[in-house]
Amino acid sequence: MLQVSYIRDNREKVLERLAVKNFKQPNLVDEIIQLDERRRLTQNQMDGVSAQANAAAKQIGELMRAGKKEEAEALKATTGAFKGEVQTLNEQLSSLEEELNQKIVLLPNLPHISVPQGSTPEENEVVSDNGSKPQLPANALPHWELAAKYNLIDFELGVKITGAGFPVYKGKGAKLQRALISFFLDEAEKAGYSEVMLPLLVNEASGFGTGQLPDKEGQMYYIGEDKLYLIPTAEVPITNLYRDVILKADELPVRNCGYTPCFRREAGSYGAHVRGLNRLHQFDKVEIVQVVHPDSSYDVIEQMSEHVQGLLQKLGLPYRVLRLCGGDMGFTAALTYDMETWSAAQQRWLEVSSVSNFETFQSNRLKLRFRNAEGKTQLAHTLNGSALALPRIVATLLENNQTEKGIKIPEVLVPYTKFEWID
RNA sequence: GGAGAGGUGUCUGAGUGGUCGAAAGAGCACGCCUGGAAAGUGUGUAUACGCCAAAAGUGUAUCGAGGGUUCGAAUCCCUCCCUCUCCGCCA
Repeated sequence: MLQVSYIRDNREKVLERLAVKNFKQPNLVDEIIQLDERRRLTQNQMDGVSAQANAAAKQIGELMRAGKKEEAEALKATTGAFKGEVQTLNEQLSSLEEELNQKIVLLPNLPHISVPQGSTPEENEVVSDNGSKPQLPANALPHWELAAKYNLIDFELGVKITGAGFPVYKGKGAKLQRALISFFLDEAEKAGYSEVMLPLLVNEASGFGTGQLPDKEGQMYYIGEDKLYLIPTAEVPITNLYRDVILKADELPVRNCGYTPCFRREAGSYGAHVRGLNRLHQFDKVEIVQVVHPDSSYDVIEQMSEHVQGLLQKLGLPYRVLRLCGGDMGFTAALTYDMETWSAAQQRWLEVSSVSNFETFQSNRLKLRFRNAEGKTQLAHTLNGSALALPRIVATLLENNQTEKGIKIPEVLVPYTKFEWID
């Protein structure tokens, strides 16, 4: 959520930046500015009347104590008008605030200056392209066939007990999941992130805090009876740990990592691109989150990007880094890097991580502040990234490492899997 | 799920209709004291939104949340949320 005061003071810049995101309703900005003006005017009036009413009430109290009953009664008679006036103004103020709030949550975050203009994934900027694409033999199999061949993942069983998009991992397939989770958590810990284990269901306030609500409720599973949402990512519970918090300056940066399953309804996509592990309703992910001083967030996003790249390098997976263009970026982000691994058997790139700087967009909703050098409260910057999401890592790992004698496990994982081959 | 008790500032905790944004203590910050520290001592110590060019200042709101009664609510009433104790259930 953008700050009203910022919009008020930077109308032109806001419009210019929104255009990079291809925002469709630029007139919303002026509506917000006007609503804000009316809001301030109304509050000013109401405060004035309240001040008079308070002064009168105080005086009545003093008269009562002094025993001057008649004078008190006489004053009482004059205060009736205030009450009605305050009530009217208060109703106006509430409805203005509500209207303002409804509109301001429709504005996406402003993209950083480095974000390229564009509206489709093809217009994302390739920042780096590391690792050579492996040449697989002509009879190389896609991961869903490898998963079946080596009895690692049973998609049909998942359909039976739950539905499509809920795979069952078996044997070495299950162990590989566990190994990757432990490996990612250990690496995050080494990089200074402290681990948290979190609820998988969150309330509405948390969904609002990180920006999933009110916009994207259709993408989350919802338990209506208890008004709880299944988390689409650990970003939601981790970042919301700091909702309504004022941090001391020396508590920054906050670094947390956490493993959780993630649940996404992802309605309405079918075909080869969602085959196998490519797109699931439930998947596992290790997430890294930072809360930082606004001056450092763009350095920190580079660090986080490097951390994620380090994981891919250690796993020996070819990958590239994209800087998302305005149109392909999420609603809440100011800058996003996507990391994609090359799936040799499918001959396409698979997104395995997304690292974003949200600047104050989330912290404004979360009321996540810190006390700055002047001792004043200031919104912190939040960032997060997947480090990493498992399914597509597993997909590329299986595909790229297939050999005639089986699938070779990357060396860094062997201490975790305790086997070197899937065969 | 049933019965009872309770939710006050960073914390403990007073406060049952007016002088209460809120006693007192602790903590924290700064100063004095000290060779240095402790002790002692003094001062300060919530957030948001307005007004003001801004600082200073000042107005309003906030004592779990939302409504109500009243000239006036932390205090009385209603609804909801949460915590604790006991019972029930249970990995």
